[in-house]
Formats: sequence, C-alpha cells, structure tokens
Amino acid sequence: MLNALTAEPNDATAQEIHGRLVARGDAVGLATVYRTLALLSRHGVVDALMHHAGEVCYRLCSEGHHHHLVCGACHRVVELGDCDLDGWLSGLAAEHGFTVSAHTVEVTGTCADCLAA
Amino acid sequence: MLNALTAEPNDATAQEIHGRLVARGDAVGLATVYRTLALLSRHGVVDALMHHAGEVCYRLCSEGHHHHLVCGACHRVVELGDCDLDGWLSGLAAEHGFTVSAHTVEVTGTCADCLAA
DNA sequence: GATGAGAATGAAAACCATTCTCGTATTCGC
DNA sequence: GCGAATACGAGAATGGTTTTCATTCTCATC
Ligand SMILES: [Mn+2]
Ligand SMILES: [Mn+2]
Ligand SMILES: [Zn+2]
Ligand SMILES: [Zn+2]
Repeated sequence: MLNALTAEPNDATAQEIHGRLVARGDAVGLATVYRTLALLSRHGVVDALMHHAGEVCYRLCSEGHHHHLVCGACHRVVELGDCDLDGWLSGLAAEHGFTVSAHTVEVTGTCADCLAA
Repeated sequence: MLNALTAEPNDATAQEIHGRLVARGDAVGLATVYRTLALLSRHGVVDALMHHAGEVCYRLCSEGHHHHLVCGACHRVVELGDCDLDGWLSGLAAEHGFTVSAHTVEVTGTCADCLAA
C-alpha cells in the first residue's frame, strides 16, 4: 500500500508522502505515515536521508550498502554502488583509536537536465 | 566572544552553547546564539553536523576540506584529513551525467575510551 | 556633549516537523 | 459471533528553530 506510493523516483518527506496519498483519495492519517516510515526504516526497507536540517527524507532503496548522489537543483537521487571505503576509513579511524561501525557519504551535484536548463 | 566558547572539544547544539554562555554569566539570548551560529556556518567558520534527526550540532573546525569521525557513545569528534575521494566520486557521478559540487562523509564508531568502558 | 539612523539584541510568540494520546474501527483467535 | 488485541486517525502536545518587535548599542555627525 505505502510501498506502491513510496515508489517515488526521488526522496520525499513524510508530509509529502502523506499529501500524495490524500490527494490520491486514500484517507490515511499523518501519524500512520510516520509510523509506517519509521517501521520500514528500522527494517532497512527505506533509507532515511537527513540532508536538510529539520526534516527527514525517505527513499525506497536497494538492499546492499550504498550511497546517494543528489541533484541540488531538482532533488533527483541516484544510488551509487561499489563503495570500497571501509578499509580506508577503518585504517584512518584506527589511527585515532576508533572502531568504525558505520559511515555515510552524500554527494551533491547537478544532474544533466539541470545543467542544460 | 562566541568563538571563545565554541572552543568546545566536540560538537554542540545551539542550545548547549547557549546554556554554557548563560552559566558562565554572559547574558546572551538564544536568538542571538542561533543567529550567530547561522552566520558563522554560512561563512564556513563552523561546521554544521546533522547526524541527529531534529537538531543541528556545530563545531569549530579547521579550514580545509575534511570529514568527521564521531563516537556514537560519547559524542567525541575527530577531524579526518587527507580526503582523496574527489576523483573517484566525480568519475562515478559522471556515469550518471552529474557534475559534483560537494560531498560529505560521516564516520560513526566507538572511541578508545568508550570501548574500554 | 547631544542626536538620530541603522544595526544588534533578547524576550516572547510563531512555526513546523515529529511524536503522543486516546477514542474508535478493524482484525484475529476461537 | 464475541472479546482481546491491534491498527488507525484526529487532534493535542512537544521541542528545536525562526520571526517579531520593542529596546539598546554604535558611531558618525552636528
Ligand atoms: Mn530531500
Ligand atoms: Mn569539521
Ligand atoms: Zn537535477
Ligand atoms: Zn566515545
């Protein structure tokens, strides 16, 4: 149900998703959207991106470890695979006595369409 | 003035910084702390970290491009230098027609002290 | 030294994303 | 069917951040 709508091409906030659902006629409550997104996020079905201060964006993503390429102009999101940073980061962290548990990378740029425009 | 206090070892929220200032006797308003941090952040003097949803942490950092290693237990922050991701990311992004303008990396782990505890 | 324009300040109110509460509707086990 | 457990939605509450606005500072000029 939500999945069908989370099939947005790019990321979307809980409120945006709720808005689309309501506009489509589904009488779903905002609380349920938040609850469901939290659940899906906890289970790794959707990724939570925190690139804007003050709000969280969600996106239906592939399963493995990956990062995101975001167009700063139109908000388009592309998944990047093949992240081989773990070794490098672990070594770097070890120099400071840290053990690495996770890392995030976010790449901001401009997509072809927005460059042309 | 604020600089002297932003000399916190780790990152701190606007409200934490305000609390320290008031505790120290400076009669500064919360709004001014927010205004000043936004200004400093806009000018690149402090880094804004958004690793917690819902609040922004600030940190006085060195000038060049760098990333952060954060201890998830005690909030200690270490700066990482020597980032050579630009080439790799630009190539990867070009495959999707993107031009890269910036990237962020955040590494979460556990520091030596917290591992021992 | 007085004065006034404009910037800076702080207290309180407004804002807004998110979470909580709680009464109702639905589902499940039987 | 029937009661218990769960899911739901509407609205209130929360809490970080921003805005407002009356007051205070700054400082160049008279
Ligand atoms: Mn977004
Ligand atoms: Mn920094
Ligand atoms: Zn774009
Ligand atoms: Zn630690």
